[in-house]
Amino acid sequence: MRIAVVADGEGGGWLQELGRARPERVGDLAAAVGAREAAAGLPPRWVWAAWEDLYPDLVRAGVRVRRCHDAALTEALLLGHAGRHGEPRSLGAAWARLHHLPVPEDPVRRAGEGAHAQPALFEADRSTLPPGTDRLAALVGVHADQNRRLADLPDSGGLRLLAAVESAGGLAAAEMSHDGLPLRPDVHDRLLTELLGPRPVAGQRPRVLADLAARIGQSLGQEVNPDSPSQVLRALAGAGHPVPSTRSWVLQEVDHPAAPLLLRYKELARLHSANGWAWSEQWVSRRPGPDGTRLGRFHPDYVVAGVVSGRWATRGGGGLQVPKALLGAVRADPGWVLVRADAGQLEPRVLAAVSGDRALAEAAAEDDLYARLAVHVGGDRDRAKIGMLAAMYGQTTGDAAPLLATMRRLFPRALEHVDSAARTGENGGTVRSWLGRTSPRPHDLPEGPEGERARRAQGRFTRNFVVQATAAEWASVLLAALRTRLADLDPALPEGAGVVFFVHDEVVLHVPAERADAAVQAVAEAERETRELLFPSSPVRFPLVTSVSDERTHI
DNA sequence: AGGGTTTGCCAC
DNA sequence: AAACGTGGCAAACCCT
Repeated sequence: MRIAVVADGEGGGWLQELGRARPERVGDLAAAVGAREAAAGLPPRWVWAAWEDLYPDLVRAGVRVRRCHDAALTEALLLGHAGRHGEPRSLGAAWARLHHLPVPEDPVRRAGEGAHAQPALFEADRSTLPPGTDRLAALVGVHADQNRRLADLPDSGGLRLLAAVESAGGLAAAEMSHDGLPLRPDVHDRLLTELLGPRPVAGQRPRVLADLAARIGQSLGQEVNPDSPSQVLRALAGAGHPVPSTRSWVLQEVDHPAAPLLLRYKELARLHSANGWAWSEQWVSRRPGPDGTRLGRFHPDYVVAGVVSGRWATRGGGGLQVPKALLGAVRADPGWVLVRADAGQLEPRVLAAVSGDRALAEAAAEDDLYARLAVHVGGDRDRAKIGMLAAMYGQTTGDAAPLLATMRRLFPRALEHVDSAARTGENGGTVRSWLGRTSPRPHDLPEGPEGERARRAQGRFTRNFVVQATAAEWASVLLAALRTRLADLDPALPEGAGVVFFVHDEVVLHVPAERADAAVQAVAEAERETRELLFPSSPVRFPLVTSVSDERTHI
């Protein structure tokens, strides 16, 4: 059963079971959705314009759903597949195209609005439909059209699966943003204080950074703002050490006492500005824990498929990177555990699976693919890894050149797969992931050396796209499968338990300690389901490294 | 003062 | 060792 749903902006809305004639007006949308979700039998697939408009409010109201069709995410996939990447995807835009009317731009979404904004009662019509349009009818019409377009594709199964798991990704994104990654504000503050000194008044340099800046100035014989690359370049040149830039690997080679100070300064300044006290105040919510402790949650604002390859992005908060220096603050609540599952070497495994290269697949049946590769390449694991990455990224210079020749000989089908994608890109064509996500069309390129450079760059992009985009959909399928498994656990997990963080090839779950085994098992089963769904006949394995940590240990 | 661009770092 | 894919972001820089 599919039920289309739109909100009225006042806490109520309209529902329409597809295939039935009459829409239904409800005064309390969350209650109505919750009731139908809880009814016996297979839960409905909710059809809505865009998860950001409805689902965060449902989650805030304590309602979670199992399945949905996200019209905006699906529209973007279909547009991309048709070579129309980047055209507006909102319900209003899809409806306008369907009726040959002027197509409105997509609404701009503010950072944080999907995360921990205040309850908004399904605020504002973000659909971009013309005023007065019957939004429910428009949604039903666009949904039907999308299903037709999906069915009309030569291989519709792939993109249909992708649309379904990406829609589920929207559900997971709202739930993860709401629940948040457990992060202890007190531990975070202690780590910062140990590294930077006590928290300074706003706008001031922390003590350790101020000391470093002073020592840098002394050793260079002039006052220097270490945050200013041009000042640092000038001062180093004045001290007899001209360098082309202040990048860290350049500074590492400089034989002057200021160099290590500058490197240390840059490292700590980065921590302070990107994940310091201000970041914590903006992105980490706080609530009282047991025994007077403070518990916190990091609430990234996910953008599902926000990257051309289908990877997720975030708006604000640097959500796709918890720096290693701060991992110590990521702690389970007392009595709970964090389960972290990391898909190691995902991209070379994906390449092995999609290319059907037997030798690479054989290596990818091992836990450590690179170690196995090393045996072929001549014993050096690091060199094997460099060669593999060079093949997937299109590196041609430096160490990579001779390795690539070896790779081409040992793994001909894998290399032909990425080489062919690169040729397509260089010739201005588009490529597709395993499930059908399509790379954007390149801009028209000028003749001459500049165009040649751009063509090669486009080739590296499409070369990488076929791997990265397929890896991203592997992760999407895993996330959707895991979400379903966790919802099926019996007894059910308590509110707020489940997947709390997701980044490219890694998920973090937060569950009561007594459910740790069940969570680990759910991850393993989700991996198996993902593999069987995507690559049923491939020997390639996708081992997940799983670790469990309690409130005393970090992930 | 404010907006757009550059630099350099972080993550996968 | 450093130019090889996808991003976010802060501060400096450069312009109006």
